[in-house]
Amino acid sequence: MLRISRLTDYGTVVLAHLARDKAGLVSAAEVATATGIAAPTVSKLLKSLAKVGLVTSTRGSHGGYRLARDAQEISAADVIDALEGPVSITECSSSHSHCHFEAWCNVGSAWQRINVAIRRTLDEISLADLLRSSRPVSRFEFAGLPISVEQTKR
Amino acid sequence: MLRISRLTDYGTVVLAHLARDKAGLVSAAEVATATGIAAPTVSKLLKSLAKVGLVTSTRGSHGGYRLARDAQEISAADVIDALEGPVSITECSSSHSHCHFEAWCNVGSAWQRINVAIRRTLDEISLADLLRSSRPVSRFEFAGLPISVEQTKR
DNA sequence: CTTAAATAGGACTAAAATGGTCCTCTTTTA
DNA sequence: TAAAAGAGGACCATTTTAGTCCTATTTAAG
Repeated sequence: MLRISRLTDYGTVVLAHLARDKAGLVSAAEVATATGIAAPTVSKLLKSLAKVGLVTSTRGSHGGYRLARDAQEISAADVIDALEGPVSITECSSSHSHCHFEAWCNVGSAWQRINVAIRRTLDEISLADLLRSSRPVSRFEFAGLPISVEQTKR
Repeated sequence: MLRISRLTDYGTVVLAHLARDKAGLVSAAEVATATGIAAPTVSKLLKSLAKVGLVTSTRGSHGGYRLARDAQEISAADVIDALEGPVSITECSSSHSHCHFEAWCNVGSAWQRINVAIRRTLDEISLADLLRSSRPVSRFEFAGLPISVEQTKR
């Protein structure tokens, strides 16, 4: 587990589509037909993405959406933040919760280190990177763990 | 979001307790009172942890649990794997699902790279690390993102 | 040899998150 | 002024999650 939600995944697909169609405005309906994701869902996603400023919207007929900034400037963390709220691996490390258990809190700081590390990873991958790897890739499993091509060295 | 489940968190607490009480067998009930987590829940967790071999159990009166290996040899990934199944950031990258959407799969490989990176992070942090950082740590937030001490250099 | 203290293994339920649809309103262009 | 878009929510169904409980089985102690 430890997975992002399906909507976030779809969100990436939607953004990827906008990034490809670099030219101009694309309507939610167009994105829906292009990606195969249900229209109301695409609409909902784009509204969320617009609200946090990842895409800009134009209303009225011939309106639509476009990326607010360059694909290089949008990170995986941005997308997740937009669609699922701030990345934080445990409840306690997010805003308005408080611990009931001492022991719990004892391990808290370590989870938070993990949290920061993951955050860093997600910050470093841009939408452009996601696009770049858009060709079919051999994908297999080893001991139940999905393995793909090796990680980009940075 | 992108968080581990509460049970996994509790699981860490339980394991941490076992790691501290290095000596011998600890019963589920003892762990429950020590950690403040409800007894049936602790019991359930320990059973799961035993099943995957992170702890060993001894049945009968004066029975209990103990860590199956040294705290250094148990990683955060092990714990998550045990309690939530294999770490994989998207559905598609896990075993028995298949894509319906071409576009979805196009970004798939990049998510998988992220997946591998996160996996690596989780592999590198051991239960011993979690224990080591068991003193209260200043914890604050910046722009809604929880920040803690800086990441251990490795 | 019987009883008490443990774990093993599930079944079950309540609550919460998630995914998805739909409706009404506003904006803009032809 | 009508049609084509987005804005903003309300709403529901399904799934996941958390948590409890019940019935074995095992072992040690009296």
